[in-house]
Amino acid sequence: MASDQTRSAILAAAERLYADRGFGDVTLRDIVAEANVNLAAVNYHFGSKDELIAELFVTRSLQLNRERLRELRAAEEAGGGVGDIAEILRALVGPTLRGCLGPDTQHSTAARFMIRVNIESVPAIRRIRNREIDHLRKFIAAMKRALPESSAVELYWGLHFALAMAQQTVRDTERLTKLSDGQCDVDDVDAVIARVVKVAVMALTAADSGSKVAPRVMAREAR
Amino acid sequence: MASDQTRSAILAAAERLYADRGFGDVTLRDIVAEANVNLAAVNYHFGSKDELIAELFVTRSLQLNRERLRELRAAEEAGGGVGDIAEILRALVGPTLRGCLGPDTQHSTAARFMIRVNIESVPAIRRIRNREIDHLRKFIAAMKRALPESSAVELYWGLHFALAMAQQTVRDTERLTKLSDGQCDVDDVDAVIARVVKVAVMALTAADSGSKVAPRVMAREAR
DNA sequence: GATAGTTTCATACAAATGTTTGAAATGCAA
DNA sequence: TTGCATTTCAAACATTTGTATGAAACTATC
Repeated sequence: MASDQTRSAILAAAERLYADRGFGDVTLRDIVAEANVNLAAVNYHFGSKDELIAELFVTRSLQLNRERLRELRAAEEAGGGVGDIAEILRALVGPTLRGCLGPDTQHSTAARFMIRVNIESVPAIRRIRNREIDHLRKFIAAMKRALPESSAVELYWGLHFALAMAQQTVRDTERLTKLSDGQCDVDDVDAVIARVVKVAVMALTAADSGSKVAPRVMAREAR
Repeated sequence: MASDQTRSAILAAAERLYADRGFGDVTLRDIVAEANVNLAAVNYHFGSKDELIAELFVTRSLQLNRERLRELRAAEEAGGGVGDIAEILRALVGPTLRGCLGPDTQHSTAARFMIRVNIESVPAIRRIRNREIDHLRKFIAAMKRALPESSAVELYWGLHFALAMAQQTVRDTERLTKLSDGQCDVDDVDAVIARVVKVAVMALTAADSGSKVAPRVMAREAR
């Protein structure tokens, strides 16, 4: 049989199980049982468990980054080289939120897997995540073009906060829903995206209006 | 010897090791070696490994919540029952950021432990975290008093975003620092707090100015 | 100072886990 | 078919892990 068949059966089974039960308590034996292949197949095809996880994450990660850049390019082309800041931020957080939120999330294994990645945090993935920085620099550059007056520091913080709001919404959907007794509709993905983008834009545009942040230095002793 | 001595030696050693190396690869044998006690002591005093972790987390968590509520009360008393929204949010995110950021963080075991809790995510802790909701409701109530015009939904989102920015800053300090080549000074805790609070306040006050969020429904197909 | 309760200790247990091995099976080219 | 490389398989390996046990040491009370 084509060796690819076993390989992709493992990948699919692993992603499904990780998505459902998290990285913590899914063993290789669980995976091979789900995939109907031999236990040794994982090490034969991937080398180790960590490399299997890494391949899963890298695949989905590249998909996400590709989509982000596609939307970023579209935003900048629409503006003739300089994108609207809201559209740039939408390109940054949109794919994540669209992928991980919404009512159809239950049906997409890839989405549930990426949510797991955001909730849990296994070393094998943390290592790879650091490469994401180069990717983010492209957004910083685009933001710089959109807001040439803004200082670099403000742009960094703006991007940081935008990602923070998006990722936390993915990670803590449950808490927000419980806290608000379901009043915060996380399934209306477009509304959530608009919300995050709006706040991020405010953070960026309010900052460059010269009003330096004024730290309250009331010297509250911490303990 | 007083049994408390062994108990607290275990707690201290465990917190130190978890803070330094994460929950993933610290075993009971590591802990008892560090604490200079017998292996069986952990199960004798705590019942199980998970209960040890839980006790560590609960202790620090209660400390954090106490501090938050203390500052919340101070904020509301200063305003004669109704606190300034910025001060309320500062009471929410201040303790977290002050505890987990700053140059002295390297020296505080408790701080590094709480950072770990934010970065990794072990089931024993996730279970407990859900109780945090009742605590957050007190902040929602205070925010409601400060901004009586705002709808509940806006308040929930505002609190959610405030926590998002604070926690992500704790969690991803390294990424922000690397991305900005050190230009974003995360060690200036007061400035970071001011930044987070400022954005959160903007998110809250801009929302209740009638401008409903306008979702872009350009029906981009997701795949 | 004997007794009862608590704490410590060395050691064993039992189960789970990722990985390796060497042979069998399979696919493919000459 | 023959030969060679790839792939599959069952079984074993080697640790590592949290937990349990029962005896010994210790503490405090009468």
